Amino acid sequence: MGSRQGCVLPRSFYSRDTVTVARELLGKVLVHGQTAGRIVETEAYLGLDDLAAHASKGITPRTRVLFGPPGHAYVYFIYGMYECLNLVAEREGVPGCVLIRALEPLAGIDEMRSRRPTARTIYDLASGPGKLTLAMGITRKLNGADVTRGPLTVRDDGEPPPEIAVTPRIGIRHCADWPMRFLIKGNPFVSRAKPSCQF
DNA sequence: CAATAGATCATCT
DNA sequence: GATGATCTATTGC
Repeated sequence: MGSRQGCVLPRSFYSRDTVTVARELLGKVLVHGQTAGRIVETEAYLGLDDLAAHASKGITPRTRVLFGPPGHAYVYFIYGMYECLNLVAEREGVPGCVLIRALEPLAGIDEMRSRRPTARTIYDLASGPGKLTLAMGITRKLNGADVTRGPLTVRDDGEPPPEIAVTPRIGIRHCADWPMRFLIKGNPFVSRAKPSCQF
């Protein structure tokens, strides 16, 4: 409380259904070290019925954290090159997570730029799930970390709830038509999913 | 502007 | 042994 970046979200925020958490994370601030960014795009991943979700495979060494208590980070390695950040939702024992897909850089922007030398503008710094983990220095070492305390947190800085646009999720094969991608309407920092189908 | 190839490895079959 | 919740550079129109 009273911190420059606002109040850290409590565990009760995450202990709700995944879609609600995904929608309400829009506008909140992700903080890691000196870097911070406003969450402008998320996707919801559910449980056994959602074949696009890693949790649909059941409990494995990799998906264990998805079935654990809410308010923890799920960071996984993909395509031999990138890491993606998710926040675990739902009560303990029920799988569900929210993929953080894009951020509006707020603090530590020079540091982000040095970690993402190929980004040409500030709009490219964290406009994708692989880009934002690189920009903020988030790695698999944070898998399972408690985001209600510790080096990686999510905060509410008092920004009013944004208008939300909904689209299908990006880059998946299964359940590719489920409307579970959420973005802040008109925000220029979201990822470029389909060149022509952008707000 | 659109389509595609290449990078590169943890995870699961 | 194949696949994948990606990104970049390059090619082709």
